[in-house]
Amino acid sequence: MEKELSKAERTRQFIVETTAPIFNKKGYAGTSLSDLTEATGLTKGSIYGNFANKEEVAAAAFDHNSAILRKQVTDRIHTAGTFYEKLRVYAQVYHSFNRSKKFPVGGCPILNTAVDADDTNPMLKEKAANAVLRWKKSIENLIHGGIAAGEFKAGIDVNNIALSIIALIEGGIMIAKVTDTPGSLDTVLQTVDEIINGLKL
Amino acid sequence: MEKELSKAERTRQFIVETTAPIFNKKGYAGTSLSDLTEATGLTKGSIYGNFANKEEVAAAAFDHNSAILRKQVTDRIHTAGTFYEKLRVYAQVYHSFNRSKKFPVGGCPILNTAVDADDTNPMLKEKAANAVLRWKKSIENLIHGGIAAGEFKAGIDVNNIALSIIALIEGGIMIAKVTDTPGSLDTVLQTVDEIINGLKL
DNA sequence: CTTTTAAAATACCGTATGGTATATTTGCAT
DNA sequence: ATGCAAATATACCATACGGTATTTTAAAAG
Repeated sequence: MEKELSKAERTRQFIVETTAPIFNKKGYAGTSLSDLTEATGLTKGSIYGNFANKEEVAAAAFDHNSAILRKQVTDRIHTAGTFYEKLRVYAQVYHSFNRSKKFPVGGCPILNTAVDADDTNPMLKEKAANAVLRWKKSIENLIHGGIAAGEFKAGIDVNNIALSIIALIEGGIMIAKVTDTPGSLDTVLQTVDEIINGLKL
Repeated sequence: MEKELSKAERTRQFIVETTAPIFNKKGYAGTSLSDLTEATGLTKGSIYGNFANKEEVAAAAFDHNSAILRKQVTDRIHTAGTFYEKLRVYAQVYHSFNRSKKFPVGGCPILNTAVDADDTNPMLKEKAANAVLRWKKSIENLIHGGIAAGEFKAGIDVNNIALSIIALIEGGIMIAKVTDTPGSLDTVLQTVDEIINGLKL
């Protein structure tokens, strides 16, 4: 019952996996077609046989990078027992972002794509926006779940907490990367943990 | 005693002011020389008579954008009476960032340049890193001042507070811009205010 | 094993890129 | 007013860009 991948599907997958770190590091405008052919060892003909244009490759690369992240998160959330532990997963996943091979190369694709595309590429911008909004919804759902389960207190400003957690993580990544101090991210993640602790009854 | 600007100095200034919003919006790789000539109405010869290359224009543009921001902040900090009020200035300046003409067009230049350059352009990366570190130092100094003045309690994790405030603001800007919800930034800035309130004796 | 179909490589296209050498114009001091 | 230097424009350069039409190669079906 395992899905057999056609040649084209495998090549497409290979292109996406190989070029996703490049788009994540260099951005859309900064990544050239020769970057893609060099990294894959393929020719332009092959790439344009599988994608309509550069934008489509970038879109698939973003989806790939955020899928890596999403899998990490959902896996850990499912094994976590309490809503408190589930909420802490985001901070945990981003904690080891520079060490783990399970974190996209080049940093957080949401941050990178949001900043890269917000004034230049509507379709990439929308993808990044949707990723942020999904993330926010997911945090809000966990908080509501925790309230319903009697773990968290009532009267929480769910919107404010969700936005603040995301902002802390993404801002922390920016600081850590640009100043080459991975510890700065961990410091900011402490504040995330404190916020989550403050939700407890 | 007013400084007389030479023709070259005025042209240089004009180029920087005119192109700073473009670099801030499109990034270094995404901004072409024809973007610069179109916006200024000048020719390549004129631009290259005043700058060695594109990188130098981008560097001057970043300095210009962050100077706009820094002036807003320092002006308000000097008129604020208490360290509590001084600390709140950052949130205030960024609060009206989409409305005010005193805020760089295209969003926060520190965030934009940090994300744009951190994997591609060492000199722009360093400029963004220095801006972050200056900002952090400034917050830390205000907190220490507040402790010495008896406004704030002792035993504050100054490093953690400074990094968290910066992360919240920059992360909040990213969220607000990519999702087209300016209110999201204001929501995050509430958390910044709460953190500052928590410093009080 | 052969035929058909799909995928990849080659060769090509017009245009834009960052940058330079040279010519022309402008501002400024004498 | 004029001569000179500084500033700007013009013309040009090699290369890289994103993208396409066509040929060759490889895979899949009969």
